[in-house]
Amino acid sequence: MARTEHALASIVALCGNRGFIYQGSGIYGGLANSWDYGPYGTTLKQRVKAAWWKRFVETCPLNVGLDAAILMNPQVWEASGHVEGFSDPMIDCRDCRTRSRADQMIDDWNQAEGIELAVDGWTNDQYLAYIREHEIKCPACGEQDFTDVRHFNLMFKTFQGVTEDSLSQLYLRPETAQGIFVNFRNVQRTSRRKLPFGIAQIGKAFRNEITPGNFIFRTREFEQMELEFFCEPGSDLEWFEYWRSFCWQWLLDLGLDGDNLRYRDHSDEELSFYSLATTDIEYLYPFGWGELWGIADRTDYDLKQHMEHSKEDLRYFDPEKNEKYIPYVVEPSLGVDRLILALISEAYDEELLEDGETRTLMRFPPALAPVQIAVLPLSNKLREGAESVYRELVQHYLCEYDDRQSIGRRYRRQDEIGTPYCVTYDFESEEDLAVTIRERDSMEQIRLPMDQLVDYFRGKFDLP
RNA sequence: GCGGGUGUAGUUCAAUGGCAGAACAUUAGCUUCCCAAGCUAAAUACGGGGGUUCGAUUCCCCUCACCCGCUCCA
Repeated sequence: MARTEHALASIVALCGNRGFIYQGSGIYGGLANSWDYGPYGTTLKQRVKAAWWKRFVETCPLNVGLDAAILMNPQVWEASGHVEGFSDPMIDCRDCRTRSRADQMIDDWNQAEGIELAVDGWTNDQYLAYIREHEIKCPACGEQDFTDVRHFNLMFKTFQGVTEDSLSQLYLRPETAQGIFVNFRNVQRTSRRKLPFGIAQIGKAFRNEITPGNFIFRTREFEQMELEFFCEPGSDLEWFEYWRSFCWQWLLDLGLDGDNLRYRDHSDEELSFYSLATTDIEYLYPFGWGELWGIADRTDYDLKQHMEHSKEDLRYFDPEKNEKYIPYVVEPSLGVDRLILALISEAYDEELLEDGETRTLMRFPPALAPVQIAVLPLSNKLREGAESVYRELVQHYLCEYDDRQSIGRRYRRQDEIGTPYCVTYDFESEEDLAVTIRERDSMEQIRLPMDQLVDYFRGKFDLP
């Protein structure tokens, strides 16, 4: 398909019109960049999450699951560095009112001047002092009249208890990972795991992004599927490679086209200070390449931080080596909503019809389709027989019964929501007790006795 | 958050300081109906709040949302 902004607009419209994803709080005029999943979208999302869980937990002997609380002791975020560091230093030009990131502005200026200097982690005053000292100009208007550098903390604040005092102030978690780290010892002890092993979790996270957008690509509330894989120091790069290809393979199995995927290794300058290596798996969205999956070697940074702040010993005792050490962590972290957008973009198709009109359709892989089989009576006089077919199939598969309007229109409607199979009950069915199965992609039709239907579809919708 | 633009049925578009209209979509009915057929009906909108006015969807202000820039990493 053509990967254009136009395609994104069509996808947003289709999602809204067909019950996949609505704008959040719509009847109140919406809420910026919030989106609600409708019936089909919810099912799609559940299938995707179930597929991930199956691949990364249920069928993966290396990993176990966890579901940690969104609200955590605020000290967690001090230890993790989020309270201090999870923010961008912003500076406003008083003259043209353009807001820029101070670190980026300095980076750009340094690059232009041929100066090599890492500016990560500076204080606000350091940024401002540097900008003044070197007389860096506003990239938009060229003036030098700036406000102070300010941090916009990207964590949502909330309160526990009835009084809104600072003692009871909490944060909504900006990532699910910390729930895993603080439970590392619990999980290791109770699951009696030896290194290496991983802890997987699916859950919501919240970031007060300055610039959300591109539909569900960047939202302030989002869902993550994260794995923290704990291993012996020194084996981390090996495992990093392992998960790198493991994740890639799963995306292919989900039905994403390898041509729309690429690895992007982070350069040394780009790497977080605690990370030894980071690779993104990027997807070619309608608006361009964007990060889908971040795979990072986080070393022992997180556990070490929590050890220091909590004064608890989080080291792992290696019974074979008879020594204690802090495990290294490899983190493949994926945004559910970004994956949904990738899958919808991949499935979205426009077809030119003979009469010159175009129609849109979704080609979801059968395993992910929110409706797997649609049962369609050729005429609404055939309701009774068709409904009994539906009632049997719906016990086994995701089914929909539709007798509204003409048969052609119903096929189109199912194509539009990505239904792979339509079962048509016609007048002959009353006599020969058989139905027609129409397959979306091949457009082939086969005639099958009704009592063989359930078996026919068995195995066709298994999660990858 | 800042600058620019835009807000009318579900969608795409009209018109108007004095009863808001169409197409497609939706719902109901007729039709032995296999890839958006036809006919007959019906329901549905001026994003929200305030102001000016006898009267505001139209003019003004605020607000909310969307689009385009300033983008970052799930």
